[in-house]
Amino acid sequence: MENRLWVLDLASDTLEGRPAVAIWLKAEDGSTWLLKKRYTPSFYLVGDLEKAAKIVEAEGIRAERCTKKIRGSPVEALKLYVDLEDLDEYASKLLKRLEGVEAYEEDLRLTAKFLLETGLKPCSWASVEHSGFEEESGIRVITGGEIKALEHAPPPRLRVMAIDFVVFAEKGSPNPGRDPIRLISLCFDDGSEFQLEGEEREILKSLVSVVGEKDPDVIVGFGTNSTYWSYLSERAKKLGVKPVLGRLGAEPRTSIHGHVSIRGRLNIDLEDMAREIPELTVETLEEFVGYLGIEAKLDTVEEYELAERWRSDRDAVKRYSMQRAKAILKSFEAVRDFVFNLSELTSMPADFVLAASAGFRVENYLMTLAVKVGELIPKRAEITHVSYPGGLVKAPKRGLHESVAVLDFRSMYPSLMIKYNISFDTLSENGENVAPNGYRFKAEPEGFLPHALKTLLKERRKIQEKLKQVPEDSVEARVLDARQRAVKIIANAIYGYTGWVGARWYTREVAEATTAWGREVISSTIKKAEDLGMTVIYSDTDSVFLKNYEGRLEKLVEWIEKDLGLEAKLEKVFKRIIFTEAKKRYAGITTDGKLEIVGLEAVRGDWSAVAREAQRETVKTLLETGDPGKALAKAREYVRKLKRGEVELKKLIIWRQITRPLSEYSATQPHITVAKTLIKEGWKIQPGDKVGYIITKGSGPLYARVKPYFQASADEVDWSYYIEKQVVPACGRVLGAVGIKPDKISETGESTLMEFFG
DNA sequence: TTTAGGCATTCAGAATGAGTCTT
DNA sequence: AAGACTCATTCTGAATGCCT
Repeated sequence: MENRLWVLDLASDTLEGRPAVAIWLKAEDGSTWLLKKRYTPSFYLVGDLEKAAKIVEAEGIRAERCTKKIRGSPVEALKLYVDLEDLDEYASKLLKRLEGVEAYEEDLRLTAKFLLETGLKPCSWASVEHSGFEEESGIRVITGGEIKALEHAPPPRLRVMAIDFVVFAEKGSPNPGRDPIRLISLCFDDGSEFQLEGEEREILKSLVSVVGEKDPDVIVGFGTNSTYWSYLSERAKKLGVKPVLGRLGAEPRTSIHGHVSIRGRLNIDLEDMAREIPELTVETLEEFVGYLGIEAKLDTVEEYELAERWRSDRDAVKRYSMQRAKAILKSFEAVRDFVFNLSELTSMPADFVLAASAGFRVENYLMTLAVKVGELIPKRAEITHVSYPGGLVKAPKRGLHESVAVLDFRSMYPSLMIKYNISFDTLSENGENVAPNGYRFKAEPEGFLPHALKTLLKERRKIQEKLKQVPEDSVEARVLDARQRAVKIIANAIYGYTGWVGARWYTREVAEATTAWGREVISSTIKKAEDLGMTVIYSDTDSVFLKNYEGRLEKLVEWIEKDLGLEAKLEKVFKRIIFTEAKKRYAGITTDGKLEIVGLEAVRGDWSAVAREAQRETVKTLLETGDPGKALAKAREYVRKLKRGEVELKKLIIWRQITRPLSEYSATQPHITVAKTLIKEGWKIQPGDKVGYIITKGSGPLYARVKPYFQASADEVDWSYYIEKQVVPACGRVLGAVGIKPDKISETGESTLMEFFG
């Protein structure tokens, strides 16, 4: 029999005490399949192989001689098939008995090795050949059989469940040893909803039965990996309930590094995704939903007020929790194609790929390619990183400019890597391509990284071609667009990957040569632009900001194409743009009237909302009217409001991230003292958390007069701090560029509350 | 289980220096 | 007259979050 099935997830397993893989699959008709298949992993030995061959022969290990590559150079290798799940231990014992021999790929996990070797991809279609299945709890279990990858196609219909938990403590963070789960909201893609409340044991039992009955393929939540699954497990243990949420009676299991596995289902935590979106300053569900542009009503109940609201207005909490579940479901629908495509591209299971960082995604993709071209996969080396020069940034010309064109190189680093064949396997003392910093790369044969980049580029073009052929807004179009975004993300991260010490293929020379060529390209472009009669008012890494560009820009673009062999694109034109003396900070309005603020306080999450808003309004007025006086008036408005104390407390909160365990800080800082206060009050604060505080009146350093934002009241706010250290500097930066001194801003003809009341 | 380097900015705390008082 | 002390200013390093 043969079935066309979609690979949902996979795990390592055993059959008759020997290693096997368990592959969970979905059919178009919605049926769930499990393929259990024996799998013998393998690894390679390189070096003096004679003795090694004898030893393994004596041990009855299957071995084959083969030719592989290490950094592009051919090597003789011995491939050993060993029927153990953990090859690491076997390999290290073997190596102790040998000299001049190195092992490769013994450190890869069983499922990863299986995927790499068979070319099978998660979240893709496969054909499964088998002699029949046994039905077990509604799952069609095949033991043995063959599985082969098929052409790419949209996924089958999957059953999706969104989940939201309500847990809280009277004071501080909830503690699973003490505080029960109060409520669970569930929401399915078939429209059904469940809200489980009451006695905690019943809540958990209902959860298990609903999950069992509805049998979702995907469980999606927000904060589930980091918090809720382990919380649930601990509560369940305490109450003597088995949290059977996985298929075939499995409980959630913490797999490596913070990710939780739920057997037979995809456990997706959107918080993992939110964390890597740089546009989000606070990674809440609210922000995430807003970023995705999803219409979802959320009547937010904040964590610190949960306990109180649960008593006084329980319906509000219940409503919010269900709104969250619905928003989570909607968000997943919006990102699922992207997630599945990223999973397929990198060969990492979907729930895993979201939890993985950019470096590991790139690496996994490169590993799939390495197997194809016979390049052995090296291990991570423990080395100290030496940093190297990066992109070139030209100091801007200060002040207000009219009509400025921005020219961007398209994928500069990837293009340079392709153009000069920059790669770890082409790096050579006698290479023909000589980087400005002296590193040399062979022009031929094509290097591994350029090959990877070209493959991705080709793939992207293919997708874009296909995109033109399918109707806009169709399922195919959506899936294809998600796929081309996934491809782009991987391609753009390859340069950075080569300069990452944690990388298996870390090669500083590659990263260094790439940026060196990049600097050469941008400086010659600046020079050419000037020769053509344009004024370069600013430039950063791969972009130039040009004045007097009419009739000259085309010539520059042509020169870039012909002489540099690269592509550049007119990105946008600013009607007006303002630069302070600082690099990486400016604001402008484009020809289509869009206000763009870059790097300035207005777009920084560590400034109070009042300062951000004041600066945004000030710069907007300045750019729209071109009149510094009007802009100054705008800034003064905000100062006046603060002097009167007429600004909402919410707008005074300053958020900062905790980046490490508190004990590792050497400097005393406001957000650290606030974090310490909160911990004393029972809150759990971990690296990655953001702490919000407000500056209150008093004497001494700032850190001695900050309060957690939800504990500060209007009468204790240090309004003058917000004037002098927030609004005036932020607006002053902008106004300073047009010659207005910052002290003009606070001259509003009004005295402060402080002056009135002492 | 942190893709890279470049950059501005704030705050704490040390270093520096001027001015004043004490012995 | 030398040293002790205070207060303000300047400098440096830690820390964060942005840009490409």
